[in-house]
Amino acid sequence: MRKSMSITLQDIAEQAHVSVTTASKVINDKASEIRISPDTRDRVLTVAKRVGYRPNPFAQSLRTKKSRSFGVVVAEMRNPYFGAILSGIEQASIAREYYPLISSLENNFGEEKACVEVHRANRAAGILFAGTVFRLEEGILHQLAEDNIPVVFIGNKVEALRIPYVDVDNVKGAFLATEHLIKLGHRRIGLILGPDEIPASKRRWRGYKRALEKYGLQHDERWVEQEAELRSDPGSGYSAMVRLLEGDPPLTALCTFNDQYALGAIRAAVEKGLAIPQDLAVVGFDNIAAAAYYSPPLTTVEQPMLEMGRIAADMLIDAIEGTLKRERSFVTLDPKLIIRESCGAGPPDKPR
Amino acid sequence: MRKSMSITLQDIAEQAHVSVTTASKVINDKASEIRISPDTRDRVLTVAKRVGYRPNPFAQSLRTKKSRSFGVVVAEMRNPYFGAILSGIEQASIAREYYPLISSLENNFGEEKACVEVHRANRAAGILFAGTVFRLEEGILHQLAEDNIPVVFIGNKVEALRIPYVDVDNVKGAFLATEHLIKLGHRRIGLILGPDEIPASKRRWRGYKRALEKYGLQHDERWVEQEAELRSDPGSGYSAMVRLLEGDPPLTALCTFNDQYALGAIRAAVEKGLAIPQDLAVVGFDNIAAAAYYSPPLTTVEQPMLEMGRIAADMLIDAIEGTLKRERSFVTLDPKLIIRESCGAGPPDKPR
DNA sequence: GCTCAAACGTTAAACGTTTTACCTTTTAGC
DNA sequence: GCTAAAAGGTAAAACGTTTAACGTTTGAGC
Repeated sequence: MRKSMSITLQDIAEQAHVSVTTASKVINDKASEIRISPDTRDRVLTVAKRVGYRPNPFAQSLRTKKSRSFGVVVAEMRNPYFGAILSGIEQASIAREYYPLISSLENNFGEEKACVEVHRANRAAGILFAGTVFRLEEGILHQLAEDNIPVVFIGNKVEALRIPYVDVDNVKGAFLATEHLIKLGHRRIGLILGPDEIPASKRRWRGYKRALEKYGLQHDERWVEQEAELRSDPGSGYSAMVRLLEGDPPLTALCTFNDQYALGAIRAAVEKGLAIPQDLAVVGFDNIAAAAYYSPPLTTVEQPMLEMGRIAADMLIDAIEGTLKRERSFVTLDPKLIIRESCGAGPPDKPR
Repeated sequence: MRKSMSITLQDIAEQAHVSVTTASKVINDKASEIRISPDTRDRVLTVAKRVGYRPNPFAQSLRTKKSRSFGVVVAEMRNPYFGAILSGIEQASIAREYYPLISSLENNFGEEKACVEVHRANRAAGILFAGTVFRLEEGILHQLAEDNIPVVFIGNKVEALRIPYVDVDNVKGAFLATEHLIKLGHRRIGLILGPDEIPASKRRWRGYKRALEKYGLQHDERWVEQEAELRSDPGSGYSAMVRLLEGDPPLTALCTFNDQYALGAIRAAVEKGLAIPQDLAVVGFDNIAAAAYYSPPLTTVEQPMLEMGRIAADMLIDAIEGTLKRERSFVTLDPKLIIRESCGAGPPDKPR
């Protein structure tokens, strides 16, 4: 009777009158490798259950040189967009009995490098980068590749690198938003983008331009604002909108990089006395949970955040286990336009 | 020259021409225990740096029977309130070289028990419960105590248990909000609370009542709505408000359990044709980043989420290391009323 | 009755640390 | 010059698994 010490295979072996090896085989259900009589099997399992055996993951990992945890580097935890992605990641991890180690850039001096180092120190079996701005020196990615630590990007497609990713079709998303506004009769449509370093910024811009071109509308550079700050809080949308509001003639509609920006932009417009959507139609991006309850409820382009997280985690785990197929490595999901009231169209669409 | 295998103390020892023991002592800087010549020291450190030595945490933990990671059980990741807390937790962990393993109840079937089990399986050295609804059977807490796994609660003070916590003074927070509305002349002030299981609900209710009593106002049970759902998204506030709006005579002011509820409540009121704050003054709780950009900007009671996370993590780590003093184990922080426009008072207070 | 496979196990080494206990060499004290 | 202790180090065991390589029964086939 050990005093409050944790229970080991040894203990089980003794109590079940078998060797440690046998206990191990039973617990891990290695029936294929070696034959174990149903009798012994039962005995071991009963004991294990009775004493509440929990395998020591440190010993397991030490011995097998495999770790069941992977790192997640996320841009900002406080952002519900990433919160949903993290949630998806967690779902998949639980299902496959892996463990995500989450670190966010907010607290790591904006240093992807430091985050990666922490994950490596902890022997993460792989790393997921969620919406991370890509200031990773290539060297780091090479190192990871060399040491056989797979990587998957979420919402941050960088095709040149041939690294697996899960992303939404940003061009299409921005196209849908812009087209919707055009069809509502708008001709002067503004655009607030995220910082240049985010690959999605460029893609959204392309989608926006493509829509304008398709409908033969001219495009004016002064209608496009870009935020330099990486943090995507409403404040960014607010200040960008303040600048856009100086333009003349005024815009009648606006696409924003995400719902948080939209919230800030709406605020700036309202403070200038504009009514939404009468004086300014606004479309967001992401469709975070709160968007349906903004005043007015926000028309926005939905990203399947939860699913993105789930798929990415599954891909990473496949990669860790060496079963990720090339053709399943590059996933682009479809965005969907959610019409509410901030664009002045569609059904009144009350929340819920 | 091993092929892409990880570098061990053994390697370092060989290259520095010392024993593994010595290498270990140098790396861990155990100067106190045993004397090591500056010369040897240097040699070992140089080699370690050159080859990029990373101690194997599995071997370390296996040997020392200590783990440098702790579990965090959080109610919902998608909620910016918890996002901020998590961020604070991470800050403190990084500083003290610990590692938080985050699991959220959204994905664990609402089972605190399952979450705890996962953390235990992973040999977490302690567990932090963030805003978790307390459906933990007491047995689990006892088990944890027995096995010497410290626990700290965040935003979930349960005094009966004598378990360390960090919380905000909920009574005072609700009091401040209510008093503010009273001073603005309101007499019929509604209250939307969270579910009963959240201890803060009762406390906020007490603060609210205390303010009414202090100013000699009567109190009506029909002005208080409570959400049953544990998820605190705007939808909860919305449906509670729909019920409150049926009351007659109508309320002129409203306190909500959190900013998300406030957002939903405002939406419900606006849909009924009410203007905020002219027809209904609203005060939220938490002061999440978006609150300043709601329309109208939300008057709210600020919780220092980041700090709460930081303090709690520091406490837990102290407890893990056995240095947590009793008198530092029960922390109640002061809430602060942030006056914006949703209550119809105070300076115009533009965001930023 | 002997041989040969199954069938069912076991022994022991290894994973990379930390730590206890021990071993030399040098230095100081007299 | 001898002794004792300090200085600087090392060998080996242990942590709890997994796994490669071996035993030992048992029963069937002849």
